[in-house]
Amino acid sequence: MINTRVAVAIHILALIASKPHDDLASDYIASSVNTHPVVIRRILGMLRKADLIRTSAGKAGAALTSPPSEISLFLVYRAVEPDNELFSVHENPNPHCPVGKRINAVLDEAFHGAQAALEKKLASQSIQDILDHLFQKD
Amino acid sequence: MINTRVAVAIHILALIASKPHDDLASDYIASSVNTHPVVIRRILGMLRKADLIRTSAGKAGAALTSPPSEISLFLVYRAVEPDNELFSVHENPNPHCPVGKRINAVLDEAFHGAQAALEKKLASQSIQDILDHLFQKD
DNA sequence: TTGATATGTAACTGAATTGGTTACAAGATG
DNA sequence: CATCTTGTAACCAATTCAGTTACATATCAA
Repeated sequence: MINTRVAVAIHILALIASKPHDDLASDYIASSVNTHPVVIRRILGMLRKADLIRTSAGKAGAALTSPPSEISLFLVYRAVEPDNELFSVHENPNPHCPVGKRINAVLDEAFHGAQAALEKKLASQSIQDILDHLFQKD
Repeated sequence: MINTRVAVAIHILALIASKPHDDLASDYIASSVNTHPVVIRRILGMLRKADLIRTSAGKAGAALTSPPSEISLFLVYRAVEPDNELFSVHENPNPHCPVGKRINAVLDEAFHGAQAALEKKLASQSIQDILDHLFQKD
């Protein structure tokens, strides 16, 4: 299972985007997410490193660096999950076995296609889409 | 990162499929995968529970229950990774916050699409495709 | 029938990851 | 200056993972 950081990061960005005039403190965000403020600040740090938000030390509040429609869920995913490979592959299969010799190259190709499909779908959804669903009339 | 069981399971099935006349002992498979025989037997057990192979206690050898072209990588994935949800979502977001109140439903929908794309791509590839790539002339 | 060899599975281990927490330095602001 | 904030290191318990040991049980050939 992919960790909850992606979900929490999207939650945070949705909060920032939906309250542009507020200075959201990590305490407030934490109470919306239902976790510890340090967990929030940790993820805010990753989002900042990925240049998705700006914050200033000592001062409450965070601001998106781009409009919500230009922040895809894939960017968020990459920000908090920098690991490039989704699937692990076992190391050093036996090079003297006809299967072992080539399995990793074949697996890499097979897994890459699946991972690309996932990432494409994430890239096609933005924080704006999240906002639209959050606040749509129903 | 998704664990190596998927990769190892595909390796195992490719071995079984490519040597239909051999009685593959877990020791032999382990030496091709480069791991401990018990790790192999554990995964063989999951593949058996998922009805992808048949084995018999005390007797070396495993046989596919279907032709390699009918065993998709998605079935293998599900066999060794029974957890249904790929993305974790944080628990109990604040129901008094307009974002927290609905975020999980929105996240579920967003993540479900991405997961479905991944699974569809896995479902489109079979053990036969793996064999074809393993043994293609190049 | 007995001995060698195999599987099936429980149990334990160390490493890594995760999320929560405490602690604290340092910036912001009235 | 007093009080709030962020940023970050450090520690913790829980979980997952892969490797390993141990052993009951099944198979099979001599």
